[in-house]
Amino acid sequence: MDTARQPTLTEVARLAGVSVTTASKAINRQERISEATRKRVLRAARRLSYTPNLAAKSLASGRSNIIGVLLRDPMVDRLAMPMVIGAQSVLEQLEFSAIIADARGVDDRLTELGVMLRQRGVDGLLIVGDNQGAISSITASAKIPCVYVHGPTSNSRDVVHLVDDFAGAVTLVNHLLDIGRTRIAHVTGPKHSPAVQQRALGVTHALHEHGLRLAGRVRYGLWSQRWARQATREVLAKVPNVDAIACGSDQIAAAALEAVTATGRKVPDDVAITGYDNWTVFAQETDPSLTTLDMDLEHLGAAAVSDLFAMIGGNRVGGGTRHHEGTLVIRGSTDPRLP
Amino acid sequence: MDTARQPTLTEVARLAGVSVTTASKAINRQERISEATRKRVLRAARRLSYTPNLAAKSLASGRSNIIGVLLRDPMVDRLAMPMVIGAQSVLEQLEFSAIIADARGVDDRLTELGVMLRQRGVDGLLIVGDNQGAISSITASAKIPCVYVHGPTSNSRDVVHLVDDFAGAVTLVNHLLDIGRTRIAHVTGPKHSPAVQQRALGVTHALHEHGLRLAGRVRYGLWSQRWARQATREVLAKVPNVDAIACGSDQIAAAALEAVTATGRKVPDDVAITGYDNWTVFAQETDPSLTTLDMDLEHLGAAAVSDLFAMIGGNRVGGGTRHHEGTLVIRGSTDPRLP
DNA sequence: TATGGTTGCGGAAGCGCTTCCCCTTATTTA
DNA sequence: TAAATAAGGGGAAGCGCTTCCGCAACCATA
Repeated sequence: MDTARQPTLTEVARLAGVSVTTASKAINRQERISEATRKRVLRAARRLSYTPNLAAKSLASGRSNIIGVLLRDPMVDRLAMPMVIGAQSVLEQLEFSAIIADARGVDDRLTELGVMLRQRGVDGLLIVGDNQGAISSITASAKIPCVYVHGPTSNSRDVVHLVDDFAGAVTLVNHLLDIGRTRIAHVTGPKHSPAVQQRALGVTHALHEHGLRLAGRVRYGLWSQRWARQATREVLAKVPNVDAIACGSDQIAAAALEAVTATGRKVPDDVAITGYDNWTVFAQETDPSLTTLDMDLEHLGAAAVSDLFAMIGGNRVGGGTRHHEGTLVIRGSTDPRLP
Repeated sequence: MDTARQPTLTEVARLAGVSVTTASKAINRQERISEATRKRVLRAARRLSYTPNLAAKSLASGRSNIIGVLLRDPMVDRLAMPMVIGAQSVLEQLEFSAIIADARGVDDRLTELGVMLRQRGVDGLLIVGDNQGAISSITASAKIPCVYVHGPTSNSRDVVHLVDDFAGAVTLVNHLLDIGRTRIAHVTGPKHSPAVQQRALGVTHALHEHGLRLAGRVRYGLWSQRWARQATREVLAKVPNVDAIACGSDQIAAAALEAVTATGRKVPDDVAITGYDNWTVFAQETDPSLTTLDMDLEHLGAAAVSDLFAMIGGNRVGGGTRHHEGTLVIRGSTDPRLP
């Protein structure tokens, strides 16, 4: 707690018997320094347990090695955390840090925070959406490299990384078809959610590809077990011979599984069930546990940050959207041999 | 993306027709500046949409207005996010930012990150534990003010903010007693978890206070619905006339409620159920929804950061642990009039 | 031996800001 | 009216670092 003053580069230089300039070069770059002096400087630095003053460094060099991470609404979107963690893992390797700020769902705050972070001298911005709809693009106002994740933006030239919900749904349905199911229903979240829409499109598309149709209509509703139980009961009533339910999320799938089991049907033998998200507290806790799609959010965050670095480094990064396919995770709700 | 150079204080000063010194004073402090000049400077600043270069400011003043937030293991602990958000709300008011880093559960990383953040010039450190046990104290190695949250530390002189699990459990049990329950069982998480231990102690303590004993032994287990269903069945078999189950978490309570209902018993009429956490996806989704204890994590994070600021400001803050009581949230699982 | 290129190093400027301290002018007090 | 005080403003130093550029010593080439 006693803020013992840190040793400065000047002191290191003095101890090593060189100029500050030389010390700086020795520590940072390889440029025109003999191995001998570099060793000497580094040894001195170690002896003083020198650590550079990053604020000064940033001021002098014009680069801070800090990026800003803007969360649109971390309370709403539990998915933000995994992406941030994925981003951090890349940051760490490159000796970058992240200042994190959240906008609590307010778009204007996002812009403000972007400006605030630029004042802080961040080298770039990673904007994490909440998958509830478009993010208003702050690229223009921020005036530093921006990469968006988990939400489309209002500017088509932005660099955006998204999960490919359409492809994910196709993958799941194909898996259901592979195990011989043909009467497939779809119970999912609120219709206004882009993710929900894409998944629904994926489901119907995959079925059409195989000359099939959805069993009943798409059941849009809420991200809620309570609602899902109800919806599933309706599906079972309307289409008693349904042999699979593709659910819009693990939360819904967990409730669906409960509702299906409650009617005496066996999962997966009578009715196979798939979720979406690989959200452990649901996917691993049902009995049997859920076949689902893992969105590889950490990977998504990492990929986005990599793009951001390229931009910070001055490389031209093509604008536009990159879609990331997730990974199918097969468990007992579709494969009787698994738990 | 075109990094348009930011206007500097010098330019503002020139436009306002004053010296840089005066401009600085006008913008930052009230010290010995006439209202007229201050207005003039501020107007100039606004016209140029001046924003201070915080790196330079920090270098010159020795304070960065940034704190470091160290997460011990954000993947394990979903509770970290609310605390961080609570902290952010205070930070924002004080015009501070937070650099966030996570240690992925490794104590040594925590120390390293502490050092790294000091290099970055952070003014203080908020260390967020994962409630899985003690955090190794980094106060000594960090050499800047440190406040810990959600986990005790190895150094009793550290400033630590904790949820009072004991008091929370007492509150819940008292509520059960209030509604006339006397045969109360306790199904909870892993015994090695400090939170679990404290809650169990609270439960038995509250019962003793009223001359009662727990119905059966404490059922320690896992944070898992699957396990909780099983445990609840056992409880019902061993103590068929049990009239309340205090659960160690909402996750467990959700499964307990399911298991109780499956036996034909009514909740809350036959068996009242309480959870812990007020974790929406469980507490609000059972039928009826769960009476539970909200730990006010945002408030906890905010309180911790307030202490940190006091320390940064040079105020003496007494070391030791502060316990935060949560808030009882009554819902249908104990009160038949509620959903 | 003269010429040019290379290598290793340091002096000095400057990044944008705060702060110490001194100077001027206006205001009060004796 | 002179002297003491307060108030407003600016000059200059300095925070710790990077980087531009100049200088000396060394090497290779013809």
